[in-house]
Order: sequence, then C-alpha cells, then structure tokens
Amino acid sequence: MTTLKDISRKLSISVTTVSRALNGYSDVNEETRKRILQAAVELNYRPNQFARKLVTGRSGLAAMVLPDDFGITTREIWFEILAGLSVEFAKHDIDFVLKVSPMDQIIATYQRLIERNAMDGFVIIAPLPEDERVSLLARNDVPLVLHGRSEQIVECPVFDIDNYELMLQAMQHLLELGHRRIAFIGGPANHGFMIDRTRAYKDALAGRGIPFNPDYVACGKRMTEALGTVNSIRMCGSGSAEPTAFICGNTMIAKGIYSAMQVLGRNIPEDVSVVAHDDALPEYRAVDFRPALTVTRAPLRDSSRPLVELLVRRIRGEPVESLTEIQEAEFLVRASTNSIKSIS
Amino acid sequence: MTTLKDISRKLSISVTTVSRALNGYSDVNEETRKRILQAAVELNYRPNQFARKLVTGRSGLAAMVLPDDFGITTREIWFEILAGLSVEFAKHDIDFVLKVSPMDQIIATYQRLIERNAMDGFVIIAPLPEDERVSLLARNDVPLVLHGRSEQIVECPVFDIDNYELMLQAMQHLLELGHRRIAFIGGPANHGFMIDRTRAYKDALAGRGIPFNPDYVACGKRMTEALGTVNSIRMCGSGSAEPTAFICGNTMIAKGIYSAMQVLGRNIPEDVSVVAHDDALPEYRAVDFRPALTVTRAPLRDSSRPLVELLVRRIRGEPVESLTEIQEAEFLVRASTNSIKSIS
DNA sequence: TACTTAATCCGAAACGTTTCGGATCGCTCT
DNA sequence: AGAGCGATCCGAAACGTTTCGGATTAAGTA
Repeated sequence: MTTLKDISRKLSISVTTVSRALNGYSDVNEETRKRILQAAVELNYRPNQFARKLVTGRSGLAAMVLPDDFGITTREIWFEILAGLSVEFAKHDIDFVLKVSPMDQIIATYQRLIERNAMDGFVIIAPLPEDERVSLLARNDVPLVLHGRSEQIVECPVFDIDNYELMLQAMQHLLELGHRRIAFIGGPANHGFMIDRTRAYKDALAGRGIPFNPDYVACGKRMTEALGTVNSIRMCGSGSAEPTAFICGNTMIAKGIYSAMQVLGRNIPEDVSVVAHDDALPEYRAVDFRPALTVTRAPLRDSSRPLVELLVRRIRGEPVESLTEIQEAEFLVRASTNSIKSIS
Repeated sequence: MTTLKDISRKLSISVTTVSRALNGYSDVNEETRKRILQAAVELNYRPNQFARKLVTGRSGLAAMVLPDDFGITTREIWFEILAGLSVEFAKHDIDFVLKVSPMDQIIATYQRLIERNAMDGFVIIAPLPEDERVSLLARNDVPLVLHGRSEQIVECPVFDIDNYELMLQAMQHLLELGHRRIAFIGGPANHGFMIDRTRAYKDALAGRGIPFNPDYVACGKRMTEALGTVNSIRMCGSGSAEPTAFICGNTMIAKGIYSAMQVLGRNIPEDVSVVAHDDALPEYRAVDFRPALTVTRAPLRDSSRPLVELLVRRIRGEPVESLTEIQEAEFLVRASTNSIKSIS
C-alpha cells in the first residue's frame, strides 16, 4: 500500500505539502501539485480511511438499521431502498452498512453504534410521529436524514413526497367522475404519510360536503395484497352502501383489490374504480395491470439520491433549515377509473 | 468519548497495561485487570475502531457486492441473505457493508475496495465455475468465503449444501414410486449447484438404465414461477411422452408448475408428481402448497452463520483446508408425490 | 550469596493522516 | 535599507491504539 510518505520520498517534498496538494489547498504551487498528482496516480495511492478518520473524525460510513420483522411493507421494498442508498452513498465515497436487529433491540443497536462513534450518519425510513430512534440520534447530535416527516421538533434533514397533495389529486379525480362513496385502504395509521393522506381524504370529502364514513377507511400494518383483498371484500359485503371507488396506499393493495373484484364479479372500471399510489417497484408495474392502473406516481428509487445528498450536506455541517426536500407525485390517469354509472 | 488514556489516568496505570488488560493478555495481574475492567464500564469505554485498524490492519468491516439487475423474484432471496449476514457479522463485532453496482462494474468495484484495503473480507454467493471476482480477491490475498463451490483451484473457505446428494434423494424417491419420465426444471446451467444437480439427475437415471432425454431438462437464468409455468406447459404439450414427475430447482418454480397443471387440467399428485428444493423463504412455504409440496429442504437463513464463521476464521488466519462445510438437506415427503398410475 | 525465573508492569515507537504555526524567499513600497 | 507582503513550503504534534523490548520485584535455586 502506498502512503503519503512514499510520494513524499519519491518527490523529495514534505508529507505536509503532499497532503495539502492532494486535498486541494491553495498554498501549494500549481506546478508541484501537478507533479504530486501524477506521482499519486503512478503509485496508485489511496488514502487510508482509518488514519484520516482518526484525525478528522469522519469515517466514510453511513448506516441503516432495520428490524428483522420488517415493518410497514415487504422485503422487495426494503431491498429497493437498500440498493438505491448503496449506489448513492458510493458516489460520495461513503460505504453503506446494513444493520439488521430484532425488533426489541433496535434502540440498543443504535445506542451501541452511537457509542462506538463509527458512523457518519444514519437514514431512517418512515419515522413514527414520536420516534425514539430519531430523538436518540438527535440528542446525541448524530447526523440523520428522514424519509417521511416526523412530528418531532428535532431539526434534521427530511425528504418526503407530498402525501397530502397526491391524495387530494386522487380524490379530486374520483369526485369529478361523480364518485361519492370512496374507500381508502392504506397503511399503518400512526405513520406520518398515513396521517397526511387521511387528512387530505377528509378535506376532499368536506370540500364537496360529503360526510366522512369511517367504514370506508381501512388501515393495516402491512400494505400487502391480502390487505386489499380482505378489506375490499368486507366493504363490498355491506349491500347498497358499498364503495364505488377505491384508493390504495400502494399497488400491491390494488392488486389485492383486483382479484377480490374478480371473485365478486365486479368489473373495473365499469362497476368500481381503483386508484393507487405507485412506488414504481419493478414487481408491480401499474401499466401492466388489466385494466391499467390509474396512479399517483413517485418512484422509490428516486428518493435515494435526495436522501443521501441531504445527509451528506448535513454531515458537512450545512444548516438544517436548508435541508428539506418535498417531491410532488405525478398523476397518471389510466384505465382503472371511470365515471360512475348513472343509475338512481 | 473515553479513551485508554482516560482509564490509564484515572487508575494511574500505564496505557500499555490498560490495553493489555482489556485484550486479555496474561501478563497482567487479575486484581488490576478487574479494576481496569470496572473502570472501563464505568467510563463507558469503547475502543476506537479506526485507531485499532491503523495498527492492526483489521477494520471490522466485511462486504458483499451485488449487481443491480438481480432477477426479479430473487430479490426476496437476496434480502434474506443480507439480513442473515448482517446479524451474524454483528455477533463478531463486524459491520456489514452492502455495495450495489451496475453489472458491468462489479469487478471495478471490487478493485477499488481492494485498493482501499478497507474490508476485512467478502462473501460471494453462487460463484461461477470460473469466477473473476473470486480469482481477483484470491490473487490479492483478500479473505473471502463462498456460498456454493467454485471449480477454481483457489483455496478459500466454502459453505455449500450437498446438491448432488439432495438431487439423488429426490430422484430415488420418484424412481421408487415408479416414475420413468422425470423432468428437471432448474436454474442457470453454468452455476455449480446446477452442475452438481444435473450430474446427480443423470447418475440416478443411469443407475436404473433409463436413457437421458434432454427434452426433460430446462434451465433458466431466473428461477421464477414463470420459468416453471412455461417449461412444464411446453413439456406437457408433447403428447404421450410427457413427464410424469417434475423436480424443481426451488419452490417458486414449483408454484409455477402448480398453476400450469391447473390450467392443463392435470391433478397433483394423481397425474403428475412434483418435488422441489426448498430454501425455506417465508414467502413460499412448501407446507402451504395444495397439495403440500414434497421437498429437499435447506433453509437459506441457516447458511448465514456458517458463512460468517468460516470467513471470520479465515480472517483470523486459520488454514483454509479446515474451512469447508457441506450441509445435508432434509428430505420431506408430503402430498405432491405419488406412485405412478399403473396404466399400460 | 549470587543467579535464574516468573509475574507484572511500562516507555516509546509505530500505524497514516491532518493541521497549526511558523520559516524562507523574492518583491514591492517607503 | 528596512519593513511588509504574498507565495510556497515544512516540522512537529496530534488522533487512539497495539506491541516490542525491556525494567522491576520477589521468589526459587544452586
């Protein structure tokens, strides 16, 4: 392994100057900087991260801690997120470490990581309104970035999609098509994104003077096909008051509704309209649904870049106020929504 | 952050002795070791990994590099593996870093990681018979562990299941039930496990004097439901010579065959028997198949521990000869296999 | 008594960086 | 001529460990 000293020796230039040249300081002559740079590539020099960490305090490591009973969703989603983060961190020369721990030891795991002081930062997906992980990290002044807003007052960088807005769009669309009995099958009620979406759902109804009916709302810890199937069947079992449209927290739920409607002999979109939010997982392509699914679309993959950029800027010490990014979702009308049948 | 020097100062004992006490050297009095240990927990001492790495050369980091174009259904599998590795590495105080890189830059990624010299070791899943990654790492003398045997002559630790044996068992079972036309739908032909299984398949046939028919063997890069469906339908389209039994490379393929048979109006196990190899993914539980699936079973989760242990021992410098572990699969006869109908 | 030996302990160097606080040199300006 | 300045460079300390090569002491041995 070649070190600064090797370059220094080869060029008869002090280690200090070599270091400063390589780090772009201005007090080194352009001529000698060029020589140093060249020697560096000739000798295939790679700075020793550990030596650097020892003096700068930065490790070039960022982590994510997952429960082994993955929370809100399925493994494909987590994988999508992990893969995205890994490639984005790599662009900033940061290694991404994955920690999986039993549900009840998550906090202890964070604690240990904080004590060891080995991570430059953390990313937390879908924080709870009062999230112990967030407060723990914030209290210890460890950089973190959130995907999804947290109610807590801690200031930390946040990336999120505009859940209120996208729900409003979906509702507007259905309302304009004449729907009045609109069901909403979403995710865990305590998560921020569900709170926002539910608020938009209610606001949209209120805007048209339609009373809110709690029977039309279903929450589930896991946003799976099964959730869509059982809840849509349940809702459709109640006779004349059954919903004419469904809004789904994601495309898997929509898939569940599709098969439920098939079983029940209902046609989409003639009998019932379906809208979903689409994270754009390769496994559940909304365009490939039959009929093609109308969605609000915000690819999960697209969140990796802003997330790590926000975290990196936070690590670099930028003020937190500037580190918030909210992304609007696309609204794509396809074949799964239709105006309501004009029967009495 | 508390350092050795802090403990040293507090107890008026040299840094050297504190270090040696904490690392379990024998030349420190038990009495003083106890005092040091106590002070360490009182001050909540955590060794600085980076300082340690600087002098020992060990980083406490292990990595896995994945291509970003993993087969669609294989994402759950990757996740299963990642999660397992993460928890097992944690037990050895090693952080697990995940690198995802475009398919064509895999080697470059390894190259960079090797140059940086920041990883204590790597794990490679399902190496090819002549695997560039393996030879690159071996050439640079970087510890690695293989899941699945590689034909290469490099000596490195290997964990594997006994693919030849489990295939033999499945075949024996079917042959004893009277089957003669047995199909095998497996995975990528160039991978070691497929080579072993195919060999066992042929050997079992030869043992009964049954000629090998290449039409009964299907390989596919992705071991998905689709692979099972299309191949079983294709094989059953050929009239009287259609197979009476299927052996599947995994349970997803079996699932595909189940739905194909339903479409074709064939009953399992009356008309056709099905055996699969079962990695025990929570998503595809063989017992929950209808009829319940007969399998050779070797849970993927169970491979994490041996993999990590082998790698850690390799890092510690144990001789490679002792670092091979082959696991036998369980054979579980359930309801998807039956003796062949005794028609002429 | 003098010499080994075992049990404990410790000083100092080393790992590869970064960075603080100058040092040197040639110019320009009074 | 002396002061001041800008452009370059560098020595040495520091980060927190580990480890080599002794040093000290007390007990055992001849």
